[in-house]
Amino acid sequence: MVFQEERITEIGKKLHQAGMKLTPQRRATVSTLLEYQAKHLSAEELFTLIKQEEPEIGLATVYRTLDLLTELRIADRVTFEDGVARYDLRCENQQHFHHHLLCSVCGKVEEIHEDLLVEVEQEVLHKYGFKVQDHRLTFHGVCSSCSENTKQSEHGD
Amino acid sequence: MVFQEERITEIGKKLHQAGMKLTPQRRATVSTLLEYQAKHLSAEELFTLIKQEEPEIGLATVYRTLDLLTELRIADRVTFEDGVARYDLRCENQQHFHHHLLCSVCGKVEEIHEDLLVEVEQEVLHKYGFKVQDHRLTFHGVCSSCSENTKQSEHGD
DNA sequence: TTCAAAATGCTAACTAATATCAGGAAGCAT
DNA sequence: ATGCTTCCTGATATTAGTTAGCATTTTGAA
Repeated sequence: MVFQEERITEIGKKLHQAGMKLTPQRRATVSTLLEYQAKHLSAEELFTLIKQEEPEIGLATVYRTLDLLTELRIADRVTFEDGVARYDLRCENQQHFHHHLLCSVCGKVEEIHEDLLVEVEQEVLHKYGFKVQDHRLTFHGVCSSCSENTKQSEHGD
Repeated sequence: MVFQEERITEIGKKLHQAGMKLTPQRRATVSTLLEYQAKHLSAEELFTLIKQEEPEIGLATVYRTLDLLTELRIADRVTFEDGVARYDLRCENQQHFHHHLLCSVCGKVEEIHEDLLVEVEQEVLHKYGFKVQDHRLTFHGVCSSCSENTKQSEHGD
């Protein structure tokens, strides 16, 4: 929890650098993002959670804050196939957005924090002249535990 | 155009295998997808275009057909940051969805049809036990022509 | 031709996200 | 303190993309 406070103060500084304030509403939003880090929560889901800490907050403010954090690259917005925007705090000193593994059997979303695309992005620059600043990479497939289960039930047959 | 007919007939077979019919509406949808291949059109954009061929078609039918084609893996749905679903016909015999380059300066969307992720997917299988079936990869950055322009205006200063 | 299943068109409903706008708080010079 | 400006907020209306419901039509097999 101490780390949280440090992290929030640090984010507050970034806001001030951009000429903005760390209001109680924004503090509560960041704090909730920290608490549910890497859970890929939607704005509405976050809204419900943030209300527990800051009951007076309005939905629009949550949207505005998330936009703000995304612009300042403090948070990342990602949209999966359902078309709903989800938000994660960007890990400290992380250059790129992390990757996701989406299991088509159980629906679970895993994360990969190592950057698998360093070489691929070199290739993209050389072949297509495209300067990559960021990426979105999601794999669709079957997670380890679901493949285990499939194997077992095959043995059962 | 002959190729188109062949392709449509082939898709018709796939539908029949799944116990479904190639109705005039579905034919027109597929035909329009073929015509505007890899243009990442939204359902509403497609609806407008399809109407030229099949004026009586309803928007809901277009949505239903696109869902159907996506389920049968004849088409691919992709959602960029605006949250709007866009559709491309999957190229024949193409195992994986193609990649996208999204220019943050001019907003252009380029495509990469070669599969850059073969090795990465091997890695994902070995390290995380995740069996990749498909992927979504979008790079955000600056396209070649926009970097050219930037260079030139820097010289101009 | 008859009949059931599948597919369609229309429209209402739903949902995520944005815009609007009147008020409120913070910062700063006076 | 006082006024002034700028930024921020909450409530609400609005928009846009998508889905659901339902009566009607089409299709293909018996």
